[in-house]
Amino acid sequence: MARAGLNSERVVLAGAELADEVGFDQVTISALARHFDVKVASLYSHVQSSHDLSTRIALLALDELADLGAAALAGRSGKDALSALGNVYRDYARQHPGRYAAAQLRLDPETAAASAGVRHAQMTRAILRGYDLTEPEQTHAVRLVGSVFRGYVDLEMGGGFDHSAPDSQESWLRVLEALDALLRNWPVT
Amino acid sequence: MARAGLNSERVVLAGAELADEVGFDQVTISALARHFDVKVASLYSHVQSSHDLSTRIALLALDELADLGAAALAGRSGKDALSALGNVYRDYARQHPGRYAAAQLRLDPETAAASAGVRHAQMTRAILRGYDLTEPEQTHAVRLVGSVFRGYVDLEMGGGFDHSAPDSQESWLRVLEALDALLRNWPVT
DNA sequence: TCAGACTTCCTACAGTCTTTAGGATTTCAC
DNA sequence: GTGAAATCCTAAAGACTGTAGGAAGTCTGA
Repeated sequence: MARAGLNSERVVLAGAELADEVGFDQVTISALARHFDVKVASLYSHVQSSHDLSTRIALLALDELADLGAAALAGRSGKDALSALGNVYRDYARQHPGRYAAAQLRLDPETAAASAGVRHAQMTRAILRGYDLTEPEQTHAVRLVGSVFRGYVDLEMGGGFDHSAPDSQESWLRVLEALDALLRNWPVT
Repeated sequence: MARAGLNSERVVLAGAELADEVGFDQVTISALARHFDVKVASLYSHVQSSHDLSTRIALLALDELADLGAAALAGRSGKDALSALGNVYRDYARQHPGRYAAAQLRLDPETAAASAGVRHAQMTRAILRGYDLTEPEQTHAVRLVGSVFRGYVDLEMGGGFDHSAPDSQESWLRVLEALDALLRNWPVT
């Protein structure tokens, strides 16, 4: 019997691709086994469990997102940087909905600490260096910016902005402008 | 054999309670059958499918949230109203994490249109009547406010604000102040 | 080259959940 | 009370997870 030539990375990557096609919650070890034309039990040599598979896909997505973010931020500052990072998240969610969903998976603290999640926090903070904020206001602002990115993308992906007038792209640009203005005038009263 | 006295509402309510205890994704028809000490097949008289159960729990949560929001908004305006509605979402998520998760479930368009989701959009729009905004800026602002509420609560629930200095409550208050200032100075440049 | 040692993949099986079919029992309305 | 409807059941099939233990490739070193 010829071997399929599997390994952890290939399995996880296929899982990520499958997630983008059919949804993150539809990614099962069984489905991946079918994809590789291999028996289910075989995949347990490459992945510890279903939960382990989910976690690895999440880590892959966080990593990809952090790389894209870092690339987008290079050489930019101020509103330019703000928009660039926001667009990275939004575009990634549209192009890779399954991976984006995976990236929201709640990780246990140790895993999270070792993940690219840390880089994400640093990137948002880096943006704020273009504005004039000091602690603890900077942290409040980091949280606000993170909330807007996360919330807007989730709502848009969930279809929340579908059935009404100004289209989502327009609102997105306006939201970025508003956020930029807010940061420039921080601290607010 | 004595009957358990089940009906749709009781089953869905028990599902919502179970969701708060063990997580929305752990709510299964099997688990509910165990809870009512009834065979699994019996529940299919009250619920069409697992998906139907999830949807009904989501609708329940959306409804409860809309009622709480409406009550909180009564007699308030401006920043008062903004904070009140934001706190409704945030407090609900903390007190009923499973129900809150259910409320994020993506509904098919017809179900969504008939749900309390519509009231939620109206409430956010009602808040903006306390500020001086006209279309299409008002819609952009509605989307921004929704994004912040949704994003902040999700990140906080996901543990995103745990391991660093200013505590989340402090940031939340600051975020509400910032949002209020932003709306007062809208349109921004 | 070839004998371990290791890795990869398999069969077999047990446990859980979903869903349907069809039958029995309880309850309600007339 | 009797017939209809609602409630609950047994039975069974199909899907997914996970474990145990075995066979067949693959690699390494003498």
